[in-house]
Amino acid sequence: MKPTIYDVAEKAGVSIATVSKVINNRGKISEKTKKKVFEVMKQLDYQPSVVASALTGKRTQTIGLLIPDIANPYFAEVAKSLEKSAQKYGLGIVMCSTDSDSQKEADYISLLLRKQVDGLIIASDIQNMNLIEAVIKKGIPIVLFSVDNPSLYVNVVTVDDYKGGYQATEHLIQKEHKDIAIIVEKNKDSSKYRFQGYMDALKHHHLEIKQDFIKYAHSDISESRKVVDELLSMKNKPTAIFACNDLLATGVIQEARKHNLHIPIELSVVGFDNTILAEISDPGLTTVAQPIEEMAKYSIDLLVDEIEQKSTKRQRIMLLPELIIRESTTVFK
Amino acid sequence: MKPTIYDVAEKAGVSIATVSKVINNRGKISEKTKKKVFEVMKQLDYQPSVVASALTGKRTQTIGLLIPDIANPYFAEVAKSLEKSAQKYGLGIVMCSTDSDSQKEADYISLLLRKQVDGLIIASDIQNMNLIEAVIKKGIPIVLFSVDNPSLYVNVVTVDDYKGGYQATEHLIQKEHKDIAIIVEKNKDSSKYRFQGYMDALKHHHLEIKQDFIKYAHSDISESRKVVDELLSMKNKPTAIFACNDLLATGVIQEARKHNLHIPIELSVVGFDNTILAEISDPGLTTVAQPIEEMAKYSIDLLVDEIEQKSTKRQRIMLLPELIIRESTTVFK
DNA sequence: ATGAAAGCGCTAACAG
DNA sequence: CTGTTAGCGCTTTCAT
Repeated sequence: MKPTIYDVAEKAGVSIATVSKVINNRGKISEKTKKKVFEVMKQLDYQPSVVASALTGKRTQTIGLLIPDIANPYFAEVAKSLEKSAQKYGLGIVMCSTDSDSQKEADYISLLLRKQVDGLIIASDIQNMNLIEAVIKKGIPIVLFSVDNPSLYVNVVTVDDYKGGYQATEHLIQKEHKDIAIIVEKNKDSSKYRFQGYMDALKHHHLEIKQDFIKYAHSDISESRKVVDELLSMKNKPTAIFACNDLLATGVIQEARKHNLHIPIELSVVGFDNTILAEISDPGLTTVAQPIEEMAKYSIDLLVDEIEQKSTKRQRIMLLPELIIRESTTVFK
Repeated sequence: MKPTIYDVAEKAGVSIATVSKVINNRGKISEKTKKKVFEVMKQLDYQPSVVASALTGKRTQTIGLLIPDIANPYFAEVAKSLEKSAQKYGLGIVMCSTDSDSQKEADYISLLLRKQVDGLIIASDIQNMNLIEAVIKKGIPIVLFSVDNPSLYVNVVTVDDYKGGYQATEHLIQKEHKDIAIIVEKNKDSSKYRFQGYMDALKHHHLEIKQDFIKYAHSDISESRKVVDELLSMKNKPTAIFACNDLLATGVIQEARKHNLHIPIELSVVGFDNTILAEISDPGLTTVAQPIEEMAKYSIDLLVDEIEQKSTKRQRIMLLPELIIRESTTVFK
């Protein structure tokens, strides 16, 4: 049998209360007994039970992570960074891919609640706001990662999507492009801000906004290729395309190749997120990078602070994106 | 406060034992009180505490997943499929990226043990065998996913890597290639079997095995490109390359482009794993697919059976890989 | 500085 | 069919 605190107490010749105290480093315990207890713990290979400890009101040392799809490279990267930060606190992460499905979202939230996770990181667009509000009401700390919802009083960590969209577009403008199209990801809040940045960049530089150049697609290669095909089939086709994420941008590159358009000479393209797709894409994809590691660190720190009730105030942290210039963009002549 | 079983019992006018029984559907309870109890549970929005239930010897409804790196598309896909199967059983998955680092592996295993996870799925090459043996000794069910270790008495689910390597190579041979190089992933057990399959395919078809055509690289684009550069710089260069995973294959495609070699006309390439990289690669990458979903299903089923002690025997399930033919391979003339 | 004892929320005999 | 009760392993007063 797994040794319990009783075994340790008995073998060390002290009470379980004492053992508990040395484990948690509480109260006054003489160096001598402390040493003795540690010794016995080692001998017995004793590991305190998180379960039992959680039952007495302590933490479960587990947090839940809600994401749409772990197989999406962006979210995989997010999960990885969050995990890295969480590990420093000895927190385990329960991964919950919702598929943006409200039933799965509900199921997972219910599971997490029954498990009494210490907190939640939500990185997927919320399907059912009532559910989240209920969680907040129960006092479970929450951090929204890269999603925002002004109506919720919670910690939020995002990248400045508006500025990212602006930067991407301005980069193309500086390369003397005037006919810049955009592919917006459907049903995605962050994409709206990126789009807004695109619009404003054009406006500020007094460039005409062409409705035909604004396309919408779900985050899917073939949908992307479809709208790119439309774009490239126009008599006055764009000389540059800003895709609101790297997957969409990959579709642009593929379709351009099919149309025998050289990238970046005949068509420049910018993506968003700086995922592995941007790296391995050929030519390398110019894209807007989110400081994911840093965002993850802030998220975990905020969550832990709230869990440990070190802070009662909620924060909204917005970090700056960074344009990563690769080979998919150049001056238009 | 969160309602407890006492609140439900009181409000329903029964004992907590009765409530417990209806929750777990045990013993004989009259339909009438059953109904009454369910009613009250709904009213109170009562959710049984997994923590308390786990303390009384039941399950924690959590399993641990050890993988090297969730940001690697193959493992992300694995995690996704496992999660999908686990969800059907109401199991949460704690994600543990070990980075193939033995310290992290040890830390995570210790955390999982303290959390009393119901079982473990190991999808990363084991760093410290003693640790795993200790886990087994404690009676924690384990399934090895896509890794094998003959010395352990545990459930194993893998793909037939040998056959996959054989198929990939034979596919190229059938396309009349005679000079087929291979890039083997370093420090990876599964890669050895794939390599073995390559060797045997060449032998069986009476093709010469050229030592110069056998290259090793870590799973990394630039390492791959480096060895491909060597290959393509040879006077008698290969007409086809089998890369032991899709990332390495992506490196092949990029470097071939740099050498102005047309794929597949001048160089055919085959990958392994059928990740998103193979899909988005341009041209589409012919690759060997692992039946990940099915493997995941078997893994979870085996694990659950062992957890519930339905079966005391361990199994080794080896599924067949499937060659997915895309545009990166063609007949050599 | 240390220990006795009362829970935490639930399960599982065992009685009735 | 339903209830009583003794834990599960740990934390936390409150005494000593």
